[in-house]
Amino acid sequence: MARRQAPGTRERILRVASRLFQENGVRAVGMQQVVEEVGLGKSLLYREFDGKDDLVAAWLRESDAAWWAAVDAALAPHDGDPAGQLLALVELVAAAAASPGFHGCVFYNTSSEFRDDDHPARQEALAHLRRMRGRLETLAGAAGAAHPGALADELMLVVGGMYATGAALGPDGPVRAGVAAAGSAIARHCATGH
Amino acid sequence: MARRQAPGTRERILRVASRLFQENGVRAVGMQQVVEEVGLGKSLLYREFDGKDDLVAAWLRESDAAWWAAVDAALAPHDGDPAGQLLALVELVAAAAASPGFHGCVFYNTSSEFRDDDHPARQEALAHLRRMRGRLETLAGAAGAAHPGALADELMLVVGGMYATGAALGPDGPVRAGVAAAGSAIARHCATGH
DNA sequence: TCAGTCCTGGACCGATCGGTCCGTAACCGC
DNA sequence: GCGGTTACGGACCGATCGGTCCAGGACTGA
Repeated sequence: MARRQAPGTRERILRVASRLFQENGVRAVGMQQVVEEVGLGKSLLYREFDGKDDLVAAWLRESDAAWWAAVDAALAPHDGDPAGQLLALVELVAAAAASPGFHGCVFYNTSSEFRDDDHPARQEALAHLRRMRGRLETLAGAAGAAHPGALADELMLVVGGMYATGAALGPDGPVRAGVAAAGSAIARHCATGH
Repeated sequence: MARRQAPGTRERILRVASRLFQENGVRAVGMQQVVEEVGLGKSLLYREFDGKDDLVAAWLRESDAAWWAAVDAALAPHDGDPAGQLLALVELVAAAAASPGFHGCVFYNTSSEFRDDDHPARQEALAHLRRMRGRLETLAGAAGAAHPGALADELMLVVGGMYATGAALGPDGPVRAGVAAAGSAIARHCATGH
């Protein structure tokens, strides 16, 4: 009948777009640039995705899934030790924020690039950040924090701070203080007695 | 000889540009939109500024100056009490991050929009953030912190976290926990004895 | 009042944006 | 091998980007 559709096209596009968006920001990357670096024509891209907004949203969904997979891997060794898992999660963020070529958390960055609440990219980004806080609160509760929500908020502060300063001030900046600050917060909220 | 140049043109442009950049982000605002909202022609804008990059840099310089003026005003009541000034500075950030229509710290936002280290806007933004950390370290030293740099880093984390989460999660999110976390950090680092 | 000067608004420029569409050729069933 | 079908690359679209430039007129000095 006809030639067969090449497999893995969507994944290839997503991989290239992910790298470009991460390194340069979404608004700074044009669709033309994406297809050129993928080595495909535009029609392929627009068959796989409805438009740039859809591509960006798909990228964020994939990044979200990859993040939680990394979290699961980092938390597994501390199974049964929620306080240790809390610290391991912060350490995972610290490692990301201190890695070479880090340009900020893609979810915070993208939510700041698209301010319209109706924009799908913003919705995906904010949903991820809410999930992040939710996970922290769950772990905080399991760790026996007196006020799980308060501990989760404090850890979100540390995490957000590491992302922001890691991108702006480099890996030798405040990022180094993050894990210690988180440990102090966890200890303070989970102190047994009274 | 000729008609005189209308006074205050530069200031009017900067005020409009400041509002647009703050609300929408820099890349989302076109020069056409700026001149339309100012009600002037493009030639005026390009006589006052060398181009968009220059306009953005000038906006950041003005925002930087305005910020330090606000800091001075907030710290004045606590003259002679560096620890209190540290807390007042954090409270100033918390108030900004919780204010309605807050869309993130313009310096963090702009540094994430322009990743090229040679870009004047990025340079202005990063310079502001370094000044911010420097001010915190100076105050931390005056407050008798055992390790002023460490306290400054921890407070930068709280500040960056409040900016990030204030924009993404709203004023009722982790921002509320920021001042308490900062107070705890200050007390821990400035504990007298041992 | 008139001539001269230069401020001013907006038409205009090439480049690039996100997105559409068509000619070509690769591949299939027969 | 051949005809039909469909995947594909890239030419092309209008809109908008940052930036330039010019015709017109408002103001000044005499």
